[in-house]
Amino acid sequence: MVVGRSDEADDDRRFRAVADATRRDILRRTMTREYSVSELARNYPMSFAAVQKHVAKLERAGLVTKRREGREQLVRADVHAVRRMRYLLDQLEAMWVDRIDRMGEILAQEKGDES
Amino acid sequence: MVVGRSDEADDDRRFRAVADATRRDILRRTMTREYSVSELARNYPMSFAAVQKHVAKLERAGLVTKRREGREQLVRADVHAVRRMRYLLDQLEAMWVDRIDRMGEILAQEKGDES
DNA sequence: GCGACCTACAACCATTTGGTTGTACGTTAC
DNA sequence: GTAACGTACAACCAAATGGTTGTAGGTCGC
Repeated sequence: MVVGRSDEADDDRRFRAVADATRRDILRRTMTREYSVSELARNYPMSFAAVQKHVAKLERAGLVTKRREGREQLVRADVHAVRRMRYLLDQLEAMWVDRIDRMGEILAQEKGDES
Repeated sequence: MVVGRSDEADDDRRFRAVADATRRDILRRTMTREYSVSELARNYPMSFAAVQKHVAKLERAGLVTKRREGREQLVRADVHAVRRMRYLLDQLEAMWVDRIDRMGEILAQEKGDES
C-alpha cells in the first residue's frame, strides 16, 4: 500500500482524535454499545457542548458514526478506523523486527567467519 | 491492568506525538537505523529548529531516544512505546469483538427458541 | 586555529484546540 | 399544547501547537 497525502491527513485525524482521555473513553463506551450524546455527556465534568465537540472530532476522524433516533443522536464506534491505526503501528513494529533480524544475520555471519 | 491518570497522560502524549505526518516519518526512519537530527532535518521542508521540536516531542512521548556521538545527537525509535499504543487499540478491538460475540449468542438463542 | 557543521533554545507569531455560555430548534411525554 | 429533554452551533477566550528567526556554544576536519 502506497501512503498518499490524503491517507496521511486521515492518519493525522485519527491519531489526534484518540490523543485525548475523554475521547478515548467515548470510544471505549461506544465500542460496547450505542450511546446518545447526552448520555455520554453525563460521564464527564464538562459542558454538553464540549462533549459534542469531542464526538464531532471522533466523527470527522471516522472513529464513530451517528444515527438519529427520535430526538437522540446515537453514537457507535467504527472498529475499521481503529484497525487502520493498528495496521500502521504494526508496520512500524515490523520495521523494527526486520532491523533486529538483519542484525541477527550479521552476528551469525560474523560468528561463522570466526570459525 | 488498571489505567491511571498518569497512564492516560502518557497515552495522550504518545498518540499526539504520532498525530503528525512529519513525526510519523521520523519514527519510520529511526525504526530502521539511527539518524542524527540534522540528517533527519534534510528530509523535510522546514527549519532545523522545527525538526528539533518534532524530535523533542517524540522523545517526551517516549517514542525515540537520543544519544550523543561527538557533535551529533543520534535518534533511535523505541518500539516499546509503539507496542503500548498498539495494546490499547487491541483492547478497543477486543471490546468490539466481545460485543459481536454477545450478539451472535443472542441470535443463536433466538433461533433455538423458534424451533 | 578557524571555518564548517551540529545542536539547543529563546522569543515571536499565526493557527488550532478545548473549553464556556447563550441562543435556537426538534422531539417526546404527560 | 407545553414543559422537559436532546441536540446544534455561534461567539468567545485561554492555552497549546507548529512554525520561524536569531543567538550561542560545542565538535570536527583541514
